[in-house]
Amino acid sequence: MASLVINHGAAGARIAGELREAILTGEYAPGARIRQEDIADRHGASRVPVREALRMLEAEGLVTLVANTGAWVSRVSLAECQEMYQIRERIEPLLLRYNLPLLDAAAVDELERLAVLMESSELDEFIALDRAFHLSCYDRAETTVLGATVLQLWNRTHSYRRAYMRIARTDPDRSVHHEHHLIVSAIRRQDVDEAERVLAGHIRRTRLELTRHPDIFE
Amino acid sequence: MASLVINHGAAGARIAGELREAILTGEYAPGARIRQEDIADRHGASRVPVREALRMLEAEGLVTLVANTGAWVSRVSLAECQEMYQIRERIEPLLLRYNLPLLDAAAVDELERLAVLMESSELDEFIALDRAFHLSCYDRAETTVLGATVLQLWNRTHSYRRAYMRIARTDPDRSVHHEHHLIVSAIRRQDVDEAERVLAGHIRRTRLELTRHPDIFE
DNA sequence: TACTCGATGATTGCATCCAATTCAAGAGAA
DNA sequence: TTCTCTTGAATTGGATGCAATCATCGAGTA
Repeated sequence: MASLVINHGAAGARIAGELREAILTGEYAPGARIRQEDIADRHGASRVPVREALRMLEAEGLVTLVANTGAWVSRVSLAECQEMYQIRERIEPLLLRYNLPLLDAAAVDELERLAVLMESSELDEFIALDRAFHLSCYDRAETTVLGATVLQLWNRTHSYRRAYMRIARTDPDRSVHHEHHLIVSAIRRQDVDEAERVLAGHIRRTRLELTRHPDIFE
Repeated sequence: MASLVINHGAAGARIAGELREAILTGEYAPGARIRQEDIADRHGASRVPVREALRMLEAEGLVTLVANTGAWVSRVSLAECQEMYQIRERIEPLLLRYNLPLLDAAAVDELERLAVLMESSELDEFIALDRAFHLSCYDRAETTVLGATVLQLWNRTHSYRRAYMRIARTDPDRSVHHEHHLIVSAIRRQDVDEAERVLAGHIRRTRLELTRHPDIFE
């Protein structure tokens, strides 16, 4: 007997995926209330898989659940954001180290293309390209924990990166692009230590920039 | 009207907590099947909150879920374990940096007591003391992401730490204790850089030790 | 023997229903 | 007015039941 649902046993994961996307695109902003029945209707499912999805997103830090009360898109404080950037500063170089030997000439060319595109793009397009640039550095090695952890950190701070750009674009920061090209260069030369150093500095500088706009965090 | 349940709206979290404990104590070993109805009966609940608990533990990496099939206590491969130790090597020093200023003389005395006790303990007691020692270094600062991440890494590798000790205790390793005392000393002097360095080396050495017993991982 | 292919029981996935809780608005008293 | 209490709608939490799926085992065939 053929089932009505294509993929039985994955409703929760599917809903979580689409909700995650909605949060990252900004359709749901930090602090926004998430009602179980809304999501359920929108996905033609009951509230049960929605609750599973919410639990998953809670574990990823994207959603905050309060018992008997409801679910909200997680807010991030300045202190928490700094924490996450400091963690990234220490583990992304390690992740890059895992990937470096697997990034061939074609991959590096693509990275350079993204870096160049970024120089003449703005706001949402820049955000997307920057994310693509960095995550492309990490998509070769089959790490389990490390890759997932880094991706979560990117996701949890994504909304605030956009909020930051909206404010800080008045003084366009050239050194970001310079650092991107330094990273590309180090990867092309397969210089692991230099790549780690530049990447750590890149994240560190971004973190310090954030401190200058504490107003973004509510 | 008084309810029959003390805490409505927390069944999933409560079950997750007890299941997590059961996994850490070894009652459920890596690879063991977890049946929803078993857990439900054992906690006098239905399968709904059990499934929530399983989703939470899955997100923590303690449980592996397969759609339409079941749940198992997560296995960890040697490569994954190495990854986790490398991450710890990079972020635990940072977490220690957060906590160092908050560790007063009394706290350091307690740490030293644990370090001494460990020298004349074995197996399960050593595991417990070692965990208490390190986690006590981290329980002062109110970090959100960093503390949770480190705790998860400890939990995910806990079973294997026990398995390792059961095998490797034939050649008791004195340098572990030496390093513990170096850490205590650095904390007492509030020497952040030295504390970071010693801790990173301590974790790194443990990771390299693990490589010598790949048979632990299935 | 070894292999394929159905049936059957066990287990999970999800929808529905009811209970528990929260929140907000309004009545009543100080 | 302001505070407290009550009431009820809105929402979440959890139990039950049925559908979907998987694993096991045995019959049949090469």
